Amino acid sequence: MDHPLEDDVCQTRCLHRESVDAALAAMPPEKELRDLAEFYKLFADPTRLRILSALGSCELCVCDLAETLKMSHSAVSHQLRLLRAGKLVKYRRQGKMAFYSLDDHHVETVVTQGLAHIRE
Amino acid sequence: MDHPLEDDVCQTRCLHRESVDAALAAMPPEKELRDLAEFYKLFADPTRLRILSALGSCELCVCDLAETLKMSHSAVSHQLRLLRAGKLVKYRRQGKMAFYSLDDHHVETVVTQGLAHIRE
DNA sequence: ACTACATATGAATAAATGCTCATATGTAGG
DNA sequence: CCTACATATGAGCATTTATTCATATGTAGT
Repeated sequence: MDHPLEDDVCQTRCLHRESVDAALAAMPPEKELRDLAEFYKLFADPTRLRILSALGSCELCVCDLAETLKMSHSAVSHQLRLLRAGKLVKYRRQGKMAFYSLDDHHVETVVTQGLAHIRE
Repeated sequence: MDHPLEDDVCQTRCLHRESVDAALAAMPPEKELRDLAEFYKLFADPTRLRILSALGSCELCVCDLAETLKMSHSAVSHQLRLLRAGKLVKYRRQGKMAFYSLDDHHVETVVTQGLAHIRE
């Protein structure tokens, strides 16, 4: 009856109030973190990384990408949709074809720096 | 009977052989791309980003993190497990407590540069 | 208008993911 | 040794995700 227990997950001395307050103060707004997660989610799949990597060389149509990745046109197209929505790739139509390319040099930087990091 | 059709997904002129070959030549090995996807997957969730962001300020124990994120100890601990496995965080034990911190300055760079990018 | 073909998309399915709840591990103090 | 407590982990469940299959859209050539 003294006080509610629901969120008293750690009511003892293990809690370091100053550190927690510092962490909270430095925390970016929730929306930015959600957006950032969505951004990195696009890099979190081998198929999409292969697409981005391929487009680092030159612009390619869906057909070329399907051949490069040895995947169905449909699978590639679905992934391109996500990459387009996330503004990682852009495309230009030429006749029946759609030529895709990276939207922004940042994109290649993310892939390149990520690779550098995992190679240590 | 001339030749198999199974993977003749695009047998006509839409295929740009030179571009495809260039893309294939520049493509990093499959394993690296899988590892890279795993790496970025760790940054592809708001909870993990909040943890990494919090640890950018100072080292924190599980209790502190749970308080900072307003989440259960269990949820935090599960995510820390993934971050540990991916070598994004390290920890030191002190008595009953485990103090977590970023394993590597690269980690903060990824978060910071990602944020810079989504803010345009 | 009709056909062929490059691309896009909706529905369905299998796999992966993040949380909760219950339980286990490990350390400090009595 | 026993209890308390910080942390870790396994199982279960709801949600998301990546692919396939079927179908739609749009453009070029006849």
